[in-house]
Amino acid sequence: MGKGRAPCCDKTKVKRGPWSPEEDLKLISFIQKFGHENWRSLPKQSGLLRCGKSCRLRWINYLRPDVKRGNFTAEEEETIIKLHQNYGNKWSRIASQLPGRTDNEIKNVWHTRLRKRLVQSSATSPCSSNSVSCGKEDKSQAEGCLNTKTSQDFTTPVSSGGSYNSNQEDDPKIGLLFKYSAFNEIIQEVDKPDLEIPFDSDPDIWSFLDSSNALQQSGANEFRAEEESDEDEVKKWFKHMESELELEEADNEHHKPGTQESSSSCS
DNA sequence: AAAGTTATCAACCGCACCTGT
DNA sequence: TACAGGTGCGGTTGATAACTT
Repeated sequence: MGKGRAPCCDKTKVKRGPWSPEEDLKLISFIQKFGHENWRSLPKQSGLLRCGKSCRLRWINYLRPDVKRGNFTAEEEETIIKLHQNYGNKWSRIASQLPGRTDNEIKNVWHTRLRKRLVQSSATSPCSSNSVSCGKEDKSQAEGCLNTKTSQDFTTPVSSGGSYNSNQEDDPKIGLLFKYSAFNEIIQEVDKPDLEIPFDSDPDIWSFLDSSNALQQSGANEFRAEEESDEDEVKKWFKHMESELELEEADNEHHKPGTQESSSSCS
């Protein structure tokens, strides 16, 4: 090897930016089948043109079945504030005390809401000694705390879908795929006693269930009934979805780990 | 209705730590 | 013991939704 540390992947050859539903499905399916013992080799094996770190992040922060989505409760926010006083910016430490919440999510909530709230509440005692920083980022804070949009602070309508913010809604097929994949996730995990099933976290799923009996019959129920079955069923499911979505990817082989000679350079 | 501003969140980056050789 | 690779963590950024003027 040359001097210094090799980069984790060739950034010119991996896809970046928001994940597509197809990529999510690939990742979910792969992990359900084979787990994620090696993130670095996972993209190549699963046929994803992504960096292993990106796959890990996507799984941990979004696709993992026990991720609780939706607004933070007042109790959770209070917990975060208290834990932050104890641990500081140890987000993973804080996240470990909040089941279903990720460090990234907690970090975001802290920066976007809780810190401002604390600044506001301590406005009478400027730059008091609590954990709220009065540091460099106070440029926006100074304005923000004077002009906080309280109407948004605790009632922000989260688009519970995730990162397909725009096209998920625009493209019914994509939205459907995503919702079904989320549903499928839950179904797949129902028998795992340790996992908290986020039934209350994504209302879209329930409206989806209500409104898409046809899909349930052709896909979900069938899949559910045979959830214990093996990868043949998963392949069947992929084929079904691909034809349903007219995706018909040329990379059917991608679903077979080890057979993919992907150009992914995350290795 | 349009333009500008702010808030939110997913994702990326780089560093540190851990582990195996 | 030193080194290299894999993983996790925290900071930061960019896109876009939501809101205001």
